[in-house]
Amino acid sequence: MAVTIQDVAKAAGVSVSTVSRALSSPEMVREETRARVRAVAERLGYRPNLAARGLITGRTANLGVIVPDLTNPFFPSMLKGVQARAREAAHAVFLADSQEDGAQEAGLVAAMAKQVDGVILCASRMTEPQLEEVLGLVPIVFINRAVPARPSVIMDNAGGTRQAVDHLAALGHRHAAYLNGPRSSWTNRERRKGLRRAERHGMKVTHLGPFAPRFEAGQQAADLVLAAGATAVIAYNDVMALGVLARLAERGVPVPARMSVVGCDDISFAAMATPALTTVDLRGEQAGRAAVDTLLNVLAERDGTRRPALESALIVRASTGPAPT
Amino acid sequence: MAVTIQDVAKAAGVSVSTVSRALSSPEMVREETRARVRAVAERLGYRPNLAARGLITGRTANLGVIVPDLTNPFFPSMLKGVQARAREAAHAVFLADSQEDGAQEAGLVAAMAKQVDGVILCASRMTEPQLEEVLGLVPIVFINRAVPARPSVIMDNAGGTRQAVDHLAALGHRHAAYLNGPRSSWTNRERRKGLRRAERHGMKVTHLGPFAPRFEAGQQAADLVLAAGATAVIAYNDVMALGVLARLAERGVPVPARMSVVGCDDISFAAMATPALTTVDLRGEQAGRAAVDTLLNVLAERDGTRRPALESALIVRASTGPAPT
DNA sequence: CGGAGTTGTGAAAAGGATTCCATCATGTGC
DNA sequence: GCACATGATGGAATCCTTTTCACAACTCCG
Repeated sequence: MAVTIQDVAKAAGVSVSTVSRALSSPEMVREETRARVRAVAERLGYRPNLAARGLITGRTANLGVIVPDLTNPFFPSMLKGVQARAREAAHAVFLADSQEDGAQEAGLVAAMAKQVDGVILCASRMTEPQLEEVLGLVPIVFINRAVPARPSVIMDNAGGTRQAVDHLAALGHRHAAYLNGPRSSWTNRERRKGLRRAERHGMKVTHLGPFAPRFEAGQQAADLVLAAGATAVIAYNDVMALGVLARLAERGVPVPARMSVVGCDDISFAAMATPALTTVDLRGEQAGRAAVDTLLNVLAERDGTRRPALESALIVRASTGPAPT
Repeated sequence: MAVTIQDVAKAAGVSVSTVSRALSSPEMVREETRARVRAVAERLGYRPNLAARGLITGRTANLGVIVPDLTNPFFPSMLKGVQARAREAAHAVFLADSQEDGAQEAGLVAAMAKQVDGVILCASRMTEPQLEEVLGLVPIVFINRAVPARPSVIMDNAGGTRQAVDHLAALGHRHAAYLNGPRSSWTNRERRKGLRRAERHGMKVTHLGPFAPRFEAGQQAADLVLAAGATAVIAYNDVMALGVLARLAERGVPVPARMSVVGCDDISFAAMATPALTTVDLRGEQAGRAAVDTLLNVLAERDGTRRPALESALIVRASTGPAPT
């Protein structure tokens, strides 16, 4: 049915070895033969069977990506980066959504292991023992989770919240609330580190939560923030921040006149909210690209498997303003 | 390095054929042998090499999905459905983002062809000739594009806009604007069909566009809608509708008091907007699941490859209200 | 008790590509 | 003109699994 290397060999009047070489190591075969073989291959529409190639080379030219939740736009944007970079490197992408479940993540890594050269594991919810289990199966690059002695791409989460704190302090805020994300989240712990900066400004920080990283949690939190008497709020992520914004609008609290709101991730909808949301841009798409590069470096046993955290940047929009007097 | 079927056979003191049977056709091997083999396989952590299996069975247990743009939340939600259903059926998912480019789509199908049993092609931008090119390569199920005599999962786009028109008419609107999506879009043509319903209500419909299906286009369109004197607007999709909402807020036009806004897709952010967006729910996730079912039916040469359009439903929220008097 | 039918297992082929090794023809240097 | 290096090509082994075919042992029946 499908055209194989044998068909091409027969049609071109050469051996299969020559066809293989003509296509993948052109310098080993005479100019004229190469041209003939390639022409025949083209005419027949020959495409090498990657599974067969993978069997012998041990390389599949596939890469796996596991994300916790496709519904949060941060991950699709990261995925887009992975996708684009993978294609440039002639690799295909396997995708799995772990539904924020560490056990599933582990299972997915195992399931992918044989079909991919490596896996990009995003914001892993895995526990240490689960992690141990999969580490030997296949090369893994972590995104947004630092695992000792393992390649990873991390964003400067702490730096991001630090910038947010500086920004709010400069606007005169003396009391901010932080809406914690899930307790198991590595990024949440990192983001909290950045909040220590508040001491330097003599700013009070009230911790609320932990919350699920969802819109509804943001709505719920908004009332708590008001009750706490804070004039600004930093949310674990943009989706929650949008929930805060929505609830404040519902209660008639003007933003930013009475309350400033900061999110995290810079998902596209942050810019589309009314008022547009001030947020920390973690460079998700860039992180996706970097993860692919790192993985390819790991596979080629090149250097470049440990790189500094990606810089994050505060994007100031309309949802933050001077503290109310 | 990795443990193969040979290792298991040796360790269990049987032939490789027996191991293969013990694992995949258990009824063919004696109870006792089966148990021993399985125990050994388990102990050694044996996992069959899917590439090798695929080589001989011709089945890879992989499925490809091609979406036009991961940045639009409609597609991730569909993808999530595909993902979930595929996992239930023990299939893995290859993903590619075509960046709304027909030529890329065709290339991606070809690239995937050998590694997957079938491809789910979403809202294809391919031209007819491009389509011809890939149709023979691999079984394809289309989502949201009807191709004659080809399996597809389609949503009732026309029915959705029809419901939107009925809804607006019931609210007393006499003049609505429709914001067209890309000219090449099959779904845009379908959605327009639903607008004919307006005649029955004696409602005037002003066509604007075509626009790119983006937030910015919605902002741009909002001013045109106001200038046209319409009291309601139906946008090609939610992302555009959110743009309209944002621009109207900016210009101080109250929604829905002076203008009603309807979107399409029911992306999660539609519910999170202020005011919450009335929109047509196309059941993206369900469509994703249905596409997997259809594809599996095609592969098994079962029936069920042609199914009626998924019902769409208008979700009424706060962005639509009685026409201004 | 012998032949037919079952049942459980092993040997070997097949699937499509890569790559090592061998072969052959040519070209170079002495 | 011969030995040897070089370059182009073919043959065969290999990757790992499934599956066909063959075989042996056993049961059952006439």
